[in-house]
Amino acid sequence: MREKKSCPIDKTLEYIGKKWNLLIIRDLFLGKKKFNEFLESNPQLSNKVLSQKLKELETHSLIEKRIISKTPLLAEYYLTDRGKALNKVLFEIAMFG
Amino acid sequence: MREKKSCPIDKTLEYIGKKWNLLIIRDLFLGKKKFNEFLESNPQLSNKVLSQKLKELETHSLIEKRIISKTPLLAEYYLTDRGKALNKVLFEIAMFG
DNA sequence: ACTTTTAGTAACCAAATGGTAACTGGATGA
DNA sequence: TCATCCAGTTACCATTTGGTTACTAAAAGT
Repeated sequence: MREKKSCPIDKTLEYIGKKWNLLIIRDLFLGKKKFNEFLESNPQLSNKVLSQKLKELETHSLIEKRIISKTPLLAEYYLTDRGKALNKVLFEIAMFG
Repeated sequence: MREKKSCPIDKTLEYIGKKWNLLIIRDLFLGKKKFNEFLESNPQLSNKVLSQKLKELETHSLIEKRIISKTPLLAEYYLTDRGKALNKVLFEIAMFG
């Protein structure tokens, strides 16, 4: 009974099962794109943790970062197609709540 | 120590967004009931953390504990109706993975 | 010349989380 | 008598995570 890494639930939770990740993705679905927008909509989230989370989501190809201008540095984040595929998960989570 | 949230996603993630919680619920859907069964199907999960998680899930009325015998202590865990309502969430997570 | 702006990073420290091993209970079996 | 069973709990300690503040760049605004 040791399916170890073959369970798709295990795998998915490695991407989205951590604190803040789904909330950032929710914000992206709501049209938010900028670093400060994420900070503002999640008062308990610190800049340090946000930047870690954004990197993590980017690494997993759920979001994509676009540099708009270099100075002042302006970046925007967007969901990838893979990230957009999470809408059903988010929908069911919202339905449950 | 988060304040009460109006967003249903926030609220749901307080129940299921933490490590192991959804995996235990998945095990319950797969018919597992006993403490040691959960430990066996999640090799990285320690007895200490498992008992914390079971309490947490019970507190949130997602699972129910039934004492089968006192000595040797034998307990079984079952999903409540509320817990069973998570099947759609789990399904979408599995679909994504 | 100085401040403001945005998206971070670095250093330092505090808090939360997690692992391990020993221990609990009383009925049962050797 | 004594170990064994299961489902935990407890103490101790290590690891992980998180918060705060200060700092960066380079251009635009005053």
